[in-house]
Amino acid sequence: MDREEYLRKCSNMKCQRVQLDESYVPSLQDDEMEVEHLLEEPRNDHVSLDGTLTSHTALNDKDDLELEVLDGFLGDGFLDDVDINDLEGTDVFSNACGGYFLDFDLAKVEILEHGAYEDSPLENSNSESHSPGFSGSSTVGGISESTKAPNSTQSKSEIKSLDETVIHDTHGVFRNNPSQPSNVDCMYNISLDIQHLHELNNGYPLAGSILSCKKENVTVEQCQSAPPREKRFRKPTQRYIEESSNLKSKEKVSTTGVKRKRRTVSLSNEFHTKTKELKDIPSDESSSGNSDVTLSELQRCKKHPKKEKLEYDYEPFSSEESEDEHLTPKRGRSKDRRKNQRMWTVSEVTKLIDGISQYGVGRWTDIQKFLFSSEGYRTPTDVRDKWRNLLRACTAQKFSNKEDEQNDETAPRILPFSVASRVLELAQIHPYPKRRNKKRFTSESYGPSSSLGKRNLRRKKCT
DNA sequence: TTTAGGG
DNA sequence: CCCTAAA
Repeated sequence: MDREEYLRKCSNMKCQRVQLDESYVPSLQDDEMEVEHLLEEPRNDHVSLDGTLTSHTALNDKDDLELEVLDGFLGDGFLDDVDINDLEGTDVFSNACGGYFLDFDLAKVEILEHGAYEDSPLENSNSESHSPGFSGSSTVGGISESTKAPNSTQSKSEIKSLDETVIHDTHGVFRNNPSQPSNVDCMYNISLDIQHLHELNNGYPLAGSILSCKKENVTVEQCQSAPPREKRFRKPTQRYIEESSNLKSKEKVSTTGVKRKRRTVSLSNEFHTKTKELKDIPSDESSSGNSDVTLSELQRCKKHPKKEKLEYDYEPFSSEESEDEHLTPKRGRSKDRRKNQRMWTVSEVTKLIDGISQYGVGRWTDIQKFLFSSEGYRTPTDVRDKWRNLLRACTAQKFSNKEDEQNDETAPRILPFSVASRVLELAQIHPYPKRRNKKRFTSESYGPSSSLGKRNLRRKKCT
């Protein structure tokens, strides 16, 4: 109907928001009031503007606030679900949205274009970012997650099935299916509105973070289960304010695509940390932290697939069957070397000894393949190094044992006697293959048959 | 590509 | 644990 009027409203809203941005002050009250103002002003025409949405909300008209919030959300130019197809191409709309929500708009459009998500596994939080339209789902998750920030006290439990409902209903909206009565639509919009509220408070859009934040649809439920009244008037947390102001000072308001994109990263980071802090909802995002860290981790993971955060932990030989991720960073020394040091557990050492006794010394690849393939880490080189170190330790222990046994602190690790004995025994059977003497160029030592025969001999001996 | 040695 | 040389 009055799209022009609507767009005009949007334009006005944009101006207001820009003003808000410029006059940003740490004071909570002012911002909140202004936000409220922004939210409420365009309400009336909007309910009448969009019939579909009205019908949607009418189903829930018992809850006044939902309407209200929804209206505010709509009035801020945050696109209504139904009109997006029409509006998507118009520059006016984009401008009216101030570019802030462009990311989100595009995400939605993407969903609309890609269409077929009736039974897409959106509820599967692990399947993120695989399908082209999944940004839409992540949008949902991200938005709903944003509601978590101000409503940290809400119950996060229950409703897996409802989760699905949310998703499907959301799809219904995306499919422009007005006949699908959905209370979730309202929830969805409410969460969006909250999101928007934050942006207004912030002076920054979180839309980017919405896109980068993935899944956690469970939080959608939180919007519903929570008392809706509180949402609008809840003040942001202190931490949120601090982060916002920090962001503000870091980067001035800019709606250019590039800057928005860059913001997306940092915002998503902060967003994630914040949400994690407020609620430790299990999030399987391996690392939404520093991209640098992620990059290095990735690079490292080429060699060692499963390197995790380092954390100091107990002695490797203290626990028998805990072959979890023990990584000792060795913080102070050797900055580059031994970045990912993972302590060898007794079970691992035992396995190593078994493998050596089975395959022989020198066949590190086999040992790793047959015994340490499940670990993921422990390359053949690691295995060999460990054996080398074991030999050294055992010999050292053997000698030091003769003197005394008081060296609790001097000796870094005391091998269990069984392990040490086995290592010594194996060391006698399989001497560690020393490289042949450098200067010996005799045909015997140079010929491959020699070394190979030696190794075969060793192997034969053990088998 | 695997192994060995050194750092 | 990492790097490099040798095979």
